[in-house]
Amino acid sequence: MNPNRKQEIINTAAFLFKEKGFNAVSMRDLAGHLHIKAASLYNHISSKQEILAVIVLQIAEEFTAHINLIYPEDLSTTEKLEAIIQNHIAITLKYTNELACMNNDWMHLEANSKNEYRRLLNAYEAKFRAILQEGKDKGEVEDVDLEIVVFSFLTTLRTLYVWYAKKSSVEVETLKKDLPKALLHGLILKDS
Amino acid sequence: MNPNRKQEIINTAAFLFKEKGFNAVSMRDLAGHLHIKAASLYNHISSKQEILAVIVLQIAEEFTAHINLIYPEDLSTTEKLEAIIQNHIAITLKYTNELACMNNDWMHLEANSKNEYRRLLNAYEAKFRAILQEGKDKGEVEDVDLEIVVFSFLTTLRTLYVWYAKKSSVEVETLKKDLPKALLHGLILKDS
DNA sequence: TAGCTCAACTAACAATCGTTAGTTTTGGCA
DNA sequence: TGCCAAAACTAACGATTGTTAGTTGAGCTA
Repeated sequence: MNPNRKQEIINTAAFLFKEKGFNAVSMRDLAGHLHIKAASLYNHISSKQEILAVIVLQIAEEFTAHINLIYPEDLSTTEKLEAIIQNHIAITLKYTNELACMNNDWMHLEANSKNEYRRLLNAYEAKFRAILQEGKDKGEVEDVDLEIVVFSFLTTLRTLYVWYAKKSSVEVETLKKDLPKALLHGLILKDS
Repeated sequence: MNPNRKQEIINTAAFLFKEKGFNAVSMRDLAGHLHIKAASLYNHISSKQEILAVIVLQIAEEFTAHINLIYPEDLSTTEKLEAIIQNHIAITLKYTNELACMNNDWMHLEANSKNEYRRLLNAYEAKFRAILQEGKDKGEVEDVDLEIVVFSFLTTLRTLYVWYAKKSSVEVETLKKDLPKALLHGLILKDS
């Protein structure tokens, strides 16, 4: 009933889910990390499923909110894509565990939450695709297959946490500067 | 004892692991899809762990073999990267289930197999990094942070299966042509 | 045809799972 | 200080897990 305690449980769960996967974390594991017994968790949450749903949908809604903000703005395609990249970096840094959990364990949501997640995901991809299409129409974006670009771009952004978790060697500032460069402007020098 | 039957079991397992994740697939599930009882599986395999290890390490070794072949060849950086991209596409098409399983469930390997997997993964990344470094030294590759490029490149290639599974709309030939283009030559026109 | 081997089977095990019911402890407020 | 609610506890449930032991039947070989 104490909302702070509930949040502690969810945060700890997100950490463990990232580490071992939803199904490999038992309620007794989770309780142990909070130094209580499994049954005590149920004073604060209603089920293991609820924990997963909160974690996943919270992050998914954060992404949705941001792209809904950017999408209608009067910016160039490059500027919109830059803003999206920076948002992914920011969320990755702030919600590493939850993001990992969303990417790996959304499939274990029960039907209703899973549908909601899929709805948010599809809406996000659709807006992203529309931004790119606009860029192609304006001649701002290279003539490559749209779906392929949507895929490679979003895949990279979505899994930023994997690599960032193990390489704190790269400074955040370098990331913010060079990731957009790598994604937007390519790898091979044009004159080579 | 019949090796064909063993392979059938492993293939079916790979399909189910991709679909639901290693821990969410029970031996009774797996047996059911083969129209036998769970206990009968143990005439052919020694444990659930063995199935996972075979699936994961088989694919990991295939990637290792290919990069060991490409690495010392007398090719430009662009050509080597192209060859690597084409190999990822080929393996994605041929071993979709196994690849998904490797990416999602390697963490559930027991200690020995997990260490072996990590060893292969690190060796692969190291060779890939070396190829890029060579490209930078020769002035063939843009001056962006090496780790960031390694990451975004490999992430995209590794998760090709996710996107390819749901979009058969994109032709294989388009993929083979436009994915290298997107990864190597960037998105934004240079003169915009 | 007799015998052997492989691959299926039934039955059961100990362990662990998420969750519930009912009880005790704790800490802040009257 | 006594009360009350919040949050911990113990104990247990039914279900499911991976796996083993022992058995049965089918098909090939001698």
